[in-house]
Amino acid sequence: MTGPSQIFGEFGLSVELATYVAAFRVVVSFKRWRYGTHMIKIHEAKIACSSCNMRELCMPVGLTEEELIHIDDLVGARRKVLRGAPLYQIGETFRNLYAIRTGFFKTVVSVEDGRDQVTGFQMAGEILGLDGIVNDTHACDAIALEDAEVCVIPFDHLEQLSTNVSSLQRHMHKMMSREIVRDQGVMMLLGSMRADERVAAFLLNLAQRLQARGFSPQEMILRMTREEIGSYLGLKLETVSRSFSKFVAEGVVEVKQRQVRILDSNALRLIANPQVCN
Amino acid sequence: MTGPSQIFGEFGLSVELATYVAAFRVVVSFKRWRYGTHMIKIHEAKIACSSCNMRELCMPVGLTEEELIHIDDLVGARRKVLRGAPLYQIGETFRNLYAIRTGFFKTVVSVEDGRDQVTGFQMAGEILGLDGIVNDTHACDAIALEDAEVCVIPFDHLEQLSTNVSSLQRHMHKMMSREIVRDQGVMMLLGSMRADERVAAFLLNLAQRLQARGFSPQEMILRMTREEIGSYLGLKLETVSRSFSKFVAEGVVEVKQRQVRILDSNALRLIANPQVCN
DNA sequence: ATGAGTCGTTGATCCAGATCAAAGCGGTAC
DNA sequence: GTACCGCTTTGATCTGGATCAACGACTCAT
Repeated sequence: MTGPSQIFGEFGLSVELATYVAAFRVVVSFKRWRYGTHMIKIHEAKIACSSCNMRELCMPVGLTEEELIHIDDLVGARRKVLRGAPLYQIGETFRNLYAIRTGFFKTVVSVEDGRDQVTGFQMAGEILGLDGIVNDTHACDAIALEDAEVCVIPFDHLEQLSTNVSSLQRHMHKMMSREIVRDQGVMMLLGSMRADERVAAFLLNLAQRLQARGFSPQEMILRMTREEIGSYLGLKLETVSRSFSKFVAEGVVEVKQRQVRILDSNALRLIANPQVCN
Repeated sequence: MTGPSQIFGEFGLSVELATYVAAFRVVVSFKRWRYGTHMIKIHEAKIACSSCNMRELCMPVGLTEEELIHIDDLVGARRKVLRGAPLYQIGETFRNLYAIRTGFFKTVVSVEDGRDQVTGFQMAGEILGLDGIVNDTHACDAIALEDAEVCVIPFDHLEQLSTNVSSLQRHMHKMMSREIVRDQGVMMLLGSMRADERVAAFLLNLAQRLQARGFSPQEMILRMTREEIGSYLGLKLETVSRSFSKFVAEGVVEVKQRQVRILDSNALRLIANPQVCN
């Protein structure tokens, strides 16, 4: 049996700042411009994974100096993705993983008959693309919900490096396992919770992840439409809207379009995880 | 957009016989008995991963002689699990992965308030325990639905070995990615399919996996109760039963308790994946 | 064999959430 | 400014699946 906190931890990414240290390479573009075609690669000069301000989130801790240099080499380039544009799409050949530097994504599984299912929302510090490894082909679309920037991590390079840097290998396994556990949480959500419970759990999860990134867990701006939330939660957009309205009426949250302020997170927790005897 | 076949492939494990070769070590217990405490380890003598009749299912292909010997060493022991007993439980410390040799399992996420969610059914050749890697603690229960036997794979040993055997590393990544893609398929199922569609997809998935193991994809014996199917599919047991009855009335399947025979798999496919204009 | 318990089916009723419909709100283009 | 368009809210109604209930079928222990 798990406690309430565990449930949210499971279905969220439950980023543990204390445990993982992210590393995103910050490509200093003006350098390219200055040196032109004769650009010199200077490890010390470029802002790299090792000094990325996001590095609390996706790379293993305790790397040696040498290992860090390797990792800096690993991340090939940054890529900007405009709002609404795909980072990758179903069927596309899998080559890279992507670490989100800024912005917000959704992953969507679509089927022929037009039904879509949002399978997750990803924010800064999270990894996209793990779905592509099995079949060398992406199994879902990853769409930017706001202008975003990702670090491109060539997967074969990553695999190769991880044979030498064992903490990196370990980290990869943990990342993938975390995703599996998260998905189990979503299955729980979709399989056995009522509408209000789902919406409450969704908000709490979002708040938790924002908090892990140093933002206020009360105040948030939703990056997705009611319809996308609904798809993720297995509900219709009207139902999501009604749940929000109900929470507002109960004084649990304030909602103003996409701005949400959580007034009583305990009440929210109680809604998401009703006790045995209710 | 994906086709119908892809959907089932995704939410099933879609074992590819051609691609993966399983290796389970068969511990010959009488050997232990014969040699007593002075048991001699003889690589050639014991029936090992390299000669396991299940090896089509879980290990990488193209291993060298030397690598195979390493892998034979990897699998520590076999373990029997009686029907109804847990292989591992939520909260238990994670140490091993398990390769199913024989038998049938379910994985269950339980919450305080008594609600359970079956997150998957696993059969011979599939791997259990990946959920434990993130937090060194299992995130679900794995319960045998019939007397079963698993090969115990110590995870740290596996991680260590996979740094040397790159095809093993690659295989691990694929396994985990496959699980992630499978979960996405289940989310699709739970989030946007109707009851009949879910049940049809469930049967087709089971049939496909049986076929991949050399069994008839028509004839099958369900190892789980209607309630467990319902939990997995986000339905009540009565609804599952009614769907079965409906399929029987339509002549699509024959059902006699837990014995199911698929009479018209195309009809089933059509139910699971209705076209745009209906 | 007999009885108890578990599991599965079927019918009747109910309700949470879907669907249909209409109006409000906010941003953006011109 | 104002007209448009996408998003959201809210109300009214409908319905698929849940719930409640009873019975039937099989399994297992004695």
